[in-house]
Order: sequence, then structure tokens, then C-alpha cells
Amino acid sequence: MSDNFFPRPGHDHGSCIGQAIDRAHGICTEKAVKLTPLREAVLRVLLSSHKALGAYEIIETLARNGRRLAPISVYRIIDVLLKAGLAHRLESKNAFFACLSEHGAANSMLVLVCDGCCRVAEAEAPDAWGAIKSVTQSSGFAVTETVLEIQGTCADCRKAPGKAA
Amino acid sequence: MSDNFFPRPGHDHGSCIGQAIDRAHGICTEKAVKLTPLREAVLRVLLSSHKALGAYEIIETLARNGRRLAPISVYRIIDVLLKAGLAHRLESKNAFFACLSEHGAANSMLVLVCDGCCRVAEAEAPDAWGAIKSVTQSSGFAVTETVLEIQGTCADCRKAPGKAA
DNA sequence: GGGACTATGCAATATTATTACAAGAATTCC
DNA sequence: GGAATTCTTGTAATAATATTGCATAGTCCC
Repeated sequence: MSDNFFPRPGHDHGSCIGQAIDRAHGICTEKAVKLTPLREAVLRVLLSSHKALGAYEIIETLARNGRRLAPISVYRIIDVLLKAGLAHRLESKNAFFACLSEHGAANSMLVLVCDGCCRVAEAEAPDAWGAIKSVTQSSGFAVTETVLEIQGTCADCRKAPGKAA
Repeated sequence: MSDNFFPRPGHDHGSCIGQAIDRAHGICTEKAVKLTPLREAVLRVLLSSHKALGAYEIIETLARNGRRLAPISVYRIIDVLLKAGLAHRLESKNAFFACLSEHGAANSMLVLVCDGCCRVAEAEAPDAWGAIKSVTQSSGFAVTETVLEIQGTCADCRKAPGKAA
């Protein structure tokens, strides 16, 4: 097994968050998006686990940290994060997760969602995207948006059910 | 272009519904599921267009036909239809659509959703599924459920925007 | 007919998301 | 510096989607 896409249990999550935040600042500068304190706070909540969180879970988490946002505020901030590519929406769960991958404009990723640990990971899958493109092109369908989410059990959970963060 | 997967605008929709209902009865017999009048009514609502409908749209449609179901009733019925494979959930829209395809246990389909006419179609995409399988297997991820939904503009709408049913 | 099971009804409520409008903060332009 | 503009956040209400818990009514089997 080359890469299981999910973060190693026991990885240095602190620096994992730190790097992601640094990267986010860079991306925001590039894209002329302001990563305000509130936006960064929401992003940090998403980064705090490798799971997808519902908007109201984000609200509760922030509230525990002393600041309760209205739903609309969180949704607005999520929107900004989504548009900047710093987070993605997990359609099958109506939830949101931070993006840790380096995917540019050309999308070729799929999302893995573990039933065991609830973690979410992105994986490169250019072949799958190629095959999809071939189906859509040959049928004259002009794609604007693709949702490719896969649920199952990650390698860590298969080895040690319930142990992975 | 071989097949655009979407029903031909102007196809005989009456017989299209009729056939689907007949097929549904057959499948239900096979699977020992009861296709009660209410369940058939909900399936007919889904079949009445080739679009995906939200649960509350189904309720309103049935109400116009003289019978108003409680949300829970519709959700329960939808559940039965989903489990019997007579309908599918469109995750990216929190909506449901009738299944017109002959896919067995081995899933290999993707869903096309047209932004123009809102119609939904299923397409065989064994290569895409193969590529996904190869990614997941090599990473030790055991798949239970795959969501593969593609939004865009169907061939009919590209030719004649807004005209397709 | 009676017991077990399935299907539906009804009321309340939980969860997810948006609308409309107001106030505050940052940026631009002169 | 200060007015105008734009972007961000706040507040309140409400819409849209989905579920829980319990009651009633059919169906099946004996």
C-alpha cells in the first residue's frame, strides 16, 4: 500500500494545522481574499480535526471557545473559504472540511470519508476523472461541477477499529 | 454522439411512466417489497418528470392531487423506494429521483444533472468505477458507498436552452 | 378471532440554510 | 483628514430539510 491518504494517526497535528494556516494566508494573498480573524478561526475549527463538520457544529465549537456566531455568519464565512478553495463541502453529509491538498484549477480529486473515524481525505484520481470526462464528452454534456465522494472504512480503522483520531 | 443519456425531448412519457411502474412492480415482487398504493403514488410523482424532487415538493404535488402526506410519511416511503432501488437520492441537492436504469448489485453508474432543464440521468461509467476502485484498493480503503454526481448542461439544453422538459 | 407484524397518521421538534435589514470596519479617493 | 464606498459582521426572523415518539389501522398467519 503506497499511500492511504489519511493522516497518520499520531502525526504532529499541531504543525499540521500551522502549516495549513500558513498556506491559507498565502493563498488568500494570491487571490486577494482577506483571511480575517473570524475566517481564520472558522478555518482553525475545521482544521482541528480531520473530520467534516456541520455548520452548527462549527458554531458550537466556536461558542466553547468564547464566541457564538449566528448561523448566517458561519455560512458566509464558509462560503468565503469554499470559494478560496480552503475548504470543501461534503455533499453527502451537509458538512464542511478543510482542504489540505494542492489541487489547482484542474480538479482531479475524490473524497474519502471513513465511517469508522469520520475522517475525510482527498485523493488524486486523474484516471477516474478522465473516465468521467470521456463519458460526459461523448454524450455532449458540459460539466460544471463534479461531486465524487466515497464512504467506507479507512486502512487505519480496518487495522484498529475506533482507534484513529 | 452515441447516447446522451437524457430522455429525448418529446418522447412518449406516458408509456415511459407505464413501463417504469410495471418494472417497479416486478422488482418489488422479486424483492418481497410491497408497492402499496401510496408508495406507487410517490413513485409516480418522481416519474412524472425526469427531475429530482425534494421531499416537500413531493408532498405538494401529492397534495394537488388531493392527498397531503406528513413529511415523515413521505420520507418513510422514499426510504422504501431507495432500498428497493426504485429511486435514488441526489446528494448534492437533497432531492430524490426515480431510477430508470437496469443496474444490478454491482454499481457502476454516475448521475448527470442538467442545470438548464433540471433533468437527471444515470449513465454507465464502468471505467470511472474501475479507476476509483483502483485508488481505494491500493490505499486500503474499503468502500461501502459511492456518490458520483455531475452537474452541467445536457446536450438538449446546449442546442436549445430552456426547451427540454 | 387474536397475536404479530407492517404501513400509515399525527404532532412535535431537530437540523440545515437563507432572507432582509442594520451597524461597523477597512479602503479609496480627493 | 474626511467623505464616499465597499467589505465584513451582527441581529432577527424564517424557510427548507429531516427525524423522534407515539397512536391507529391494515394484513398475515395460525
